[in-house]
Amino acid sequence: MEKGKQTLSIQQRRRRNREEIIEDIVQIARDMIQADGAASLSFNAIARQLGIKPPSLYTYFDSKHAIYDELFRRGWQLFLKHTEADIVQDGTVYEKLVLIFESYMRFAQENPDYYQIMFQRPVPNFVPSAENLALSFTSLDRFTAFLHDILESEGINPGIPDEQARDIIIALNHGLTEMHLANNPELPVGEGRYGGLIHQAVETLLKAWSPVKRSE
Amino acid sequence: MEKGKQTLSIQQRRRRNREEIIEDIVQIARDMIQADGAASLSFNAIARQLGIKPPSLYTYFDSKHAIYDELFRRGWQLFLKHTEADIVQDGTVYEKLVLIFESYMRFAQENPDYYQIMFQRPVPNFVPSAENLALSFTSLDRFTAFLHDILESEGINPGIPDEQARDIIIALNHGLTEMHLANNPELPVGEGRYGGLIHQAVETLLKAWSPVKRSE
DNA sequence: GCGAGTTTCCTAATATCATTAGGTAAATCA
DNA sequence: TGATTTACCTAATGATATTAGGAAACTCGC
Repeated sequence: MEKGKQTLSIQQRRRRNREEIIEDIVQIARDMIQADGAASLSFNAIARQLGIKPPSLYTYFDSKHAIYDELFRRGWQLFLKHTEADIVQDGTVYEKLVLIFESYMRFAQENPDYYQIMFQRPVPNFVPSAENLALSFTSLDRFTAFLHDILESEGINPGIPDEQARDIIIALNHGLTEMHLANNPELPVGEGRYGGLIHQAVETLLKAWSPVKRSE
Repeated sequence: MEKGKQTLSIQQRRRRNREEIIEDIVQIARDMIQADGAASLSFNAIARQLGIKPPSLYTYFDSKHAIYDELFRRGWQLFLKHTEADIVQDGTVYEKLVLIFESYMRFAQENPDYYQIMFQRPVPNFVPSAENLALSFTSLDRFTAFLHDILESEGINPGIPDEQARDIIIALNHGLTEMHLANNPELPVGEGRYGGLIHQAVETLLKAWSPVKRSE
């Protein structure tokens, strides 16, 4: 589908099944958010672009927040797939952590619309449904569990509880991503003031946490 | 002023000077943002609470964005004061860095309204005025310059360019703050899953960057 | 193929929102 | 005193999300 262009008439749409139209709505919403930010998503504008009147859009979504909720759900689902694909079982700790960092930042860079709704809070009064909130928790849990495994398995000895080391990783990872999006949203992961800092960041953490002899 | 309560009549207000009314408007706006988020700030609601009709509010601010711009300005001004007060010239690198981290997080925790407008982008189409954007840059510059000084002065040898070490500090600092606000916005700095992680985070960085003998 | 029920659209209306136009009374200044 | 400025007003515009109520059209059992 070309973004922003609806080619089918209403009669033609009618014949198409509901799921296809919902896909169109989601795609239109994603395009709009990528263009103007999540907060300025307009229910009316989606209807306009679909070629129907605003009230008719309620046939497919109960409210504007329901659209955000669907995007929230899809975002976390994609994040799950995305990170699982980038999680590898072999390689050094360093390589694994770099992959995790890159994966997280790449997700944010490639899906800024999902990322906004998932990790930032740009929409006033939007609270994800309990179901989708649970999905986000399990998704994050899997992510943190993986980080935990890395720390435990490979002889890392942070000198602090593993949970704290894990949370420092999460904070640094998230911080780098936020700064990259704020400063060089157009640059791919690996480039830019913060996007090019992943290797150094991981190296710093591992240097501090590796069980090497030190004179102190 | 009690938050949300206007006790003076319009005639009485008239007699008060412009600056005082502007202070009231700013305070009302801050209260509203703290209650419902920056994006749901309502121009009409501010006027309502002030006891005037919405168009009359244009006597004091040219637009709703002008109010955001004023909050942006005040936020950065306060941030400048706030961090300068917490920047000390004596003490160890460790102590200085911990103070910086705590200062940043405390600012976010104590001024969530300013913080949103300054560091997050919750308002669609809001772009700070050139003047206030410049203020934010100088303010951030001073912050980064201070971090730079710390790294240079005290024999820290990160093994990477100072600029990169500085940016890792910024990212970690910002990441911890974001995670703290997302998880335990009500807890003071020093408590909570991420708010209580500052000492460990700084220790990790310095361990990696301290010029100690290592067997590698 | 016919009637019932469902789905999908509509128009009309409500209550918000930020903003502009145009006007009036009061305060200030020459 | 007279002119100007300030601070308010009402009325209106064009947006927004949402609800109410209705009309075609499609689907299904008979």
